[in-house]
Amino acid sequence: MISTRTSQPDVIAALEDAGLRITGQRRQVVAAIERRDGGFSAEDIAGELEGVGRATVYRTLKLLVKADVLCKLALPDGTPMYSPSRLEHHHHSVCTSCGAVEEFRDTTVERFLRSLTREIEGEIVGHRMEVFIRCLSCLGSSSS
Amino acid sequence: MISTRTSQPDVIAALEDAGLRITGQRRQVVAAIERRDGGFSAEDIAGELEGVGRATVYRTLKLLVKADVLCKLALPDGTPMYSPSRLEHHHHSVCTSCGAVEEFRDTTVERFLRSLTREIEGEIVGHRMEVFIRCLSCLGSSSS
DNA sequence: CTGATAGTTGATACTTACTATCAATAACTT
DNA sequence: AAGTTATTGATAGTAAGTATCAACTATCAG
Repeated sequence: MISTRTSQPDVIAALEDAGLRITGQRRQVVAAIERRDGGFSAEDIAGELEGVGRATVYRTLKLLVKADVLCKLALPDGTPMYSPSRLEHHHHSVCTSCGAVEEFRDTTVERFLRSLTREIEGEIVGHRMEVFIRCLSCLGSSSS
Repeated sequence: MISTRTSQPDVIAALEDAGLRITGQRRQVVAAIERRDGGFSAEDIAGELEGVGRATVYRTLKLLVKADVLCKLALPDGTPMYSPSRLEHHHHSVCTSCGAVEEFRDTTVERFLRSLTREIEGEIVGHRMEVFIRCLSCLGSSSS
């Protein structure tokens, strides 16, 4: 069974544990991302939360990414997208038509990275992997 | 033996084949990226080529990426980096300290993608993968 | 509960990495 | 050589943030 995470109180607790203050604005941003499922932009959140300043939204998203409860990914052209993170260690598939994001766990990439450890000179400190797809509903409703 | 590509005349020929005009500016941009080896930014090139307009540099880099002779990658924070592409199908390791870029071919990722085809609903249309490292010289000269 | 203290906020201005516009220019075509 | 059409570059604009800093407020110590 796959472990899921990221219920709102947990996120708040994680921020507390990191020695950060629990402000109304941070609660609002956390609540806003909990409500979302696919990908979204920082401006989406900033627009939705009229009462929270843009700078605070960006700062909070950055905190949440660092706290590992939010993923920052990118479309093929580099446009950034955020997506709530619910699986422990995972990667993403992003539909290039509608922006739907799915998480998937994988072990193949982990195996791959272990084998790279032998090939690459230097120390591996991280990686990024995104798979771009056309999701079923976009395939279905497409003209081509 | 691994096939290498991207000698200057080839790139120019590729642009011609695509029905594009060979202008002095495009030659200059191609020459500039040929001279480089690690990662660089569009502004690096624009700064180096005083005689070529910024817009043209950006446009040409985009063409070269589409022509598959240049890769656009990103640092962990999303900052874009360009790197000349010399291997047929490859991924990159990027040193997060000095920005050095290495290309490596891989088959594991390809295998991984094939297995994903069975797991993922929808059609895989692309992927992005970057491995972030600390290269040997940065490890050597580091305080930590 | 009451300050004190130090982390947070938000308005604003700035930065980076581009993209759109459009008149002027230069490559290919014949 | 002339015409056609892609390309260029100056400029202005956009997207996604980040820096600044005075005002604010969570949290702690008493």
